[in-house]
Amino acid sequence: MEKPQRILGSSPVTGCGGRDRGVDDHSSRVEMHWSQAIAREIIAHRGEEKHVVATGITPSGDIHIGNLREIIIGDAVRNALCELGVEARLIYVGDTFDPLRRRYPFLPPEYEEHVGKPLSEIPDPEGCHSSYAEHFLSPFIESLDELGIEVEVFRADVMYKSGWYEAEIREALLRRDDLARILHESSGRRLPPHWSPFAPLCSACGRISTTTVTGYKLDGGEGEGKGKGEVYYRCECGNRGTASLSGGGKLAWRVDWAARWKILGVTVEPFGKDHAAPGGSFDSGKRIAEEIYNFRAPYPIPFEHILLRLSEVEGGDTGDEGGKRRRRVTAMSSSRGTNIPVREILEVVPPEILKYLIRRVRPERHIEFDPSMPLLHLIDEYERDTGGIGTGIAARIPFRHFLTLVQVARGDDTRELLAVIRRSGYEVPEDAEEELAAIRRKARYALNWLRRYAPDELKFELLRSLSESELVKELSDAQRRALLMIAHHIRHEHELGGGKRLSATEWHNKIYEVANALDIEPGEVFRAVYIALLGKPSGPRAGWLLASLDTEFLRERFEAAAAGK
RNA sequence: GGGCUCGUAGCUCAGAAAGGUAGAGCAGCGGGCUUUUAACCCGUCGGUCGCGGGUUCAAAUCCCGUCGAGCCCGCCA
Repeated sequence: MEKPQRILGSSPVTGCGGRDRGVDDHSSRVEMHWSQAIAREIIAHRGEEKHVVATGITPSGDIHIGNLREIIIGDAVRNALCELGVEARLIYVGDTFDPLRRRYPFLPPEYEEHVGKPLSEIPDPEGCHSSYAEHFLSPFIESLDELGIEVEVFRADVMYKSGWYEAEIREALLRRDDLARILHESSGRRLPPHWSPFAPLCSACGRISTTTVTGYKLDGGEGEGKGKGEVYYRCECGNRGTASLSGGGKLAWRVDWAARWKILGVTVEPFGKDHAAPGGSFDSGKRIAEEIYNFRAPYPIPFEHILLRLSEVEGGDTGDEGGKRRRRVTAMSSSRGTNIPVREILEVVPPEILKYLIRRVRPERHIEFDPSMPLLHLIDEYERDTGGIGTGIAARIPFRHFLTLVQVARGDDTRELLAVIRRSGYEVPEDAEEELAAIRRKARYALNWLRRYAPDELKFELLRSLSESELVKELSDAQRRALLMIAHHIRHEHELGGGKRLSATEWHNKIYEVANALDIEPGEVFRAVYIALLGKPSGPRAGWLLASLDTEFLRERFEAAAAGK
């Protein structure tokens, strides 16, 4: 087992490869990414030559970044296994056959009648997909594509309807008493006398949670899993009926989980720590797998939840870290509205950031996700580590600078944005469609982040007219003189230099030049410039701001502000 | 009540699987052309590793206890 060790074995693209070198000279141990350590564990404790890493979720609401952790962990471990030369697949099971447990706040009142029906059999509340389950599942699957995670997707309702579960359902029915005992022993849960591991789907009302099994007949099958069978039930709605083993109902959760391991050949499974506690579902699933299904339970990878941290600055414009922030840390919960759907966060940050966020923290530690400044810091860090988000020019312009650019351009109108980018010193070729697309994409992220999560001190808006700001009236005489002088300089240099533009540095120097000439504090001039342009006394680096604006506009604006109009 | 996981610099996290004098990034501070403000570069400050015991020549790392945070066992996936 003498494989060369790597530092954080992962592709540079995914963002974890950037841990710097130079530290490892004297250390005998090499830092290893947690996914590598886990992969080694798996190989050391398991004999399988092919691994199936399974993850999944019940698509009963928006799938949020908390849920994303599971699949990203699965992806990381699968990749680590592959790097160690073991064959491994990643699969994702949508629990589309689970019943709707209650009418969530985001559902209309008429959905009350769907409570208890399998998600795959309920209409899409927004009418855009084939079912309730698909409505939440398919956008998530698309997100996985954006994340570059290769995964095989299974849908529970399809698996049931196709008869994949038949043998396991038979076995469960036959060993009902053993199952009840195991569940009792592992969780302390006392099951009602009429409990059945199989919940039939009522043919009359369509519910799966209101039926009681009254009997069953299993045709003698030749060999394992060959026999058909039927289950008799009565429902709270008054109906009595017969259910088939292929889609006529589903196994109880903890039994279902174990059955699925066997059906799909699962060898590794990450899951939230709530399942991991003793007496939790993994405990019973493990016993059920081993005692009922003769299948070795997968290697468990319990992980902590992602908590949402919302920080609000008290008392307005305080500095970044200095201000007193009120912090609120909450678990993500769809029903309480404290979650951020994956599809929403993907409008704000590129997927690789989410991957980066999750991969850098070991699974057993919780992650506090704060979409405001900390998210921006994370993006900065990622860009430093990997050479930037996007390709070409877009990658060379830091995300932070994009925040200024899109605000100067007042949006993501491509023409205006490109003009601003060019003025601030980047050559953007006219015809490079790919470059332009990357720029637009990054601009879109910047804009959305500003709108949704940026603190006020990072936002600014170019005044369309000076009358929009009260502060303009309060400019001192000295400040007015300074602005006028800048305007004169612009006129002068523009004419002499034949349209020559000042660079950011030159602009910066110009401000000091003017301050010296008029013998006033540079800070006064800075404030005057910001007020004349933004209507507030501070802003992004003045040199860059000025350089990215149209010269003629600047001259007129400064003259007007100097005149106090 | 029983149990599980986590608690390392102001912040976000490595380091724990094989005990060997505490690491990174951000923030802070100081510079980078005489020149505070929101892209960059360099330097620098910063931790009794929650606390208390124990094992050991040696403990962030192993063991016991304790405090704090979150979670599970009860409904149900």
